[in-house]
Amino acid sequence: MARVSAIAAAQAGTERVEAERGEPTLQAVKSAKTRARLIEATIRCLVKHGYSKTTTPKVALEAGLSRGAMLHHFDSGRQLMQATLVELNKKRLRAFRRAAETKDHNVRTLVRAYWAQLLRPTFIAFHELATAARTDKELAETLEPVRLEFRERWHELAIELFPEWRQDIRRFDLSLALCQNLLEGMALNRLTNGVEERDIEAVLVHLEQQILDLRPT
Amino acid sequence: MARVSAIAAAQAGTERVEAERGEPTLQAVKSAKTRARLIEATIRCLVKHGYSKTTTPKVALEAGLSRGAMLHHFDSGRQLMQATLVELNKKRLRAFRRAAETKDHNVRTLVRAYWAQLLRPTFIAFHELATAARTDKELAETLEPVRLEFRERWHELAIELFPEWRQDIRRFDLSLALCQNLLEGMALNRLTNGVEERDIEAVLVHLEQQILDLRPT
DNA sequence: AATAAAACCAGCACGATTGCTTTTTTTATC
DNA sequence: GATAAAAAAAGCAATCGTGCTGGTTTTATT
Repeated sequence: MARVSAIAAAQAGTERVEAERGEPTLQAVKSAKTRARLIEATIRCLVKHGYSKTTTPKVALEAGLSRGAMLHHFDSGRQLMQATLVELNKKRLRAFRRAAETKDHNVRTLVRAYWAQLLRPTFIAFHELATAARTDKELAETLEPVRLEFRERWHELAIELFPEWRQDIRRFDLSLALCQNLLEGMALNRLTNGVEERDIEAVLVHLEQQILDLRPT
Repeated sequence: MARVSAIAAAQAGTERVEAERGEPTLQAVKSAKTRARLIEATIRCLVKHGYSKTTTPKVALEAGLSRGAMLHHFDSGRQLMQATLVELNKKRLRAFRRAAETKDHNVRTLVRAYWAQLLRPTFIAFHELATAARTDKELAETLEPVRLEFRERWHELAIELFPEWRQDIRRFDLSLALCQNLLEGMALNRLTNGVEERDIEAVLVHLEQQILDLRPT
């Protein structure tokens, strides 16, 4: 019984077998590695071909696996997509945590760190899935808790780094919304030449100043 | 000879037959209407099903036409997409022109007008195609001039409405970049619950103030 | 009214993708 | 080392989208 339920597969990981036995089996480790390889291959395909042309044969090829083996780990292509979406979220959150561990966190470095994240494949793949989720009910159901967790963790982290902002939560929320929507919008437009390269730096500088101005004294 | 070259079909319209004869033929009018119907159907499909599931049979059904008739007007599904992309651009520009014709143009009304545009199907369909264009060379080639024209016209219009901004083009460009990327980013995130509804109004108000502050005295 | 052209429709064949089943190979535990 | 289970591979049938071809109706012009 290798097949896993939709939800379990989506939330993936190695918990499955660990729950049954005390220590993780060697096979379980291998299985987890293969699943990870498939998810990584999916991400690469999403970036390279886009959602509409990311097919199961292409992913299997990219992962260096047979299609049969692939369907052994994920019952359907859709499950693979859902698991990928969850993994992409983990990646983004990990990146934030890493950025936060840097000694000097000022507004500028964090804005730049976020911007740098938006230029990486992780965000591109995430955007492909988010766009698809708009018209795909099952993907949307997976995306919803993902977005929630992302927002929560991001807020937590930000307020941890800048506790003085606790005084004025409304301005804090505004700052985060400004930062997220402006940078993500610019990142997306950039992907198809929708924004002039020379404008980017000016926008970043302006945003940094905006957030500083919003911060309580 | 009903088939049209890729470029001609993409730039579409009724010019084709008008160029051959003095006045537009009745058939040409009918043909143009049918093409328009197909393009409208494509837009609806893009909104309803997303790019990846927008197929030629679905479009034909939506347009109330046979697939054969459809391929009589557009050689391939891709040509239809390209023509749709061009038409979407026209729609967006028309909407701007309409907004500009309103008597009182202040910063606030224009920001709101743009925001209103981003909630309409036109923008959703445009985004679907823009996302697809990232990994589709032919779509990208169609999108490039479209983006260029949009930016140019938008700049022209804005500077026409607020000539005092001519004094400081750098701030003017910054304002436009801020407005476009922030609003579009928020509109896209909104499509998949990526932004809290209650934050939207605050962001809009803040953006309006930002642009006012950037305006030369 | 006749004829030609354009608009439209129905059906075909090919290729690709999908999910599943069956077989082989690898791995773990007795 | 034997055996059972998991992982991986190979093959199958069904479906779907695409582009095209042949034939029919409508429209325009003489």
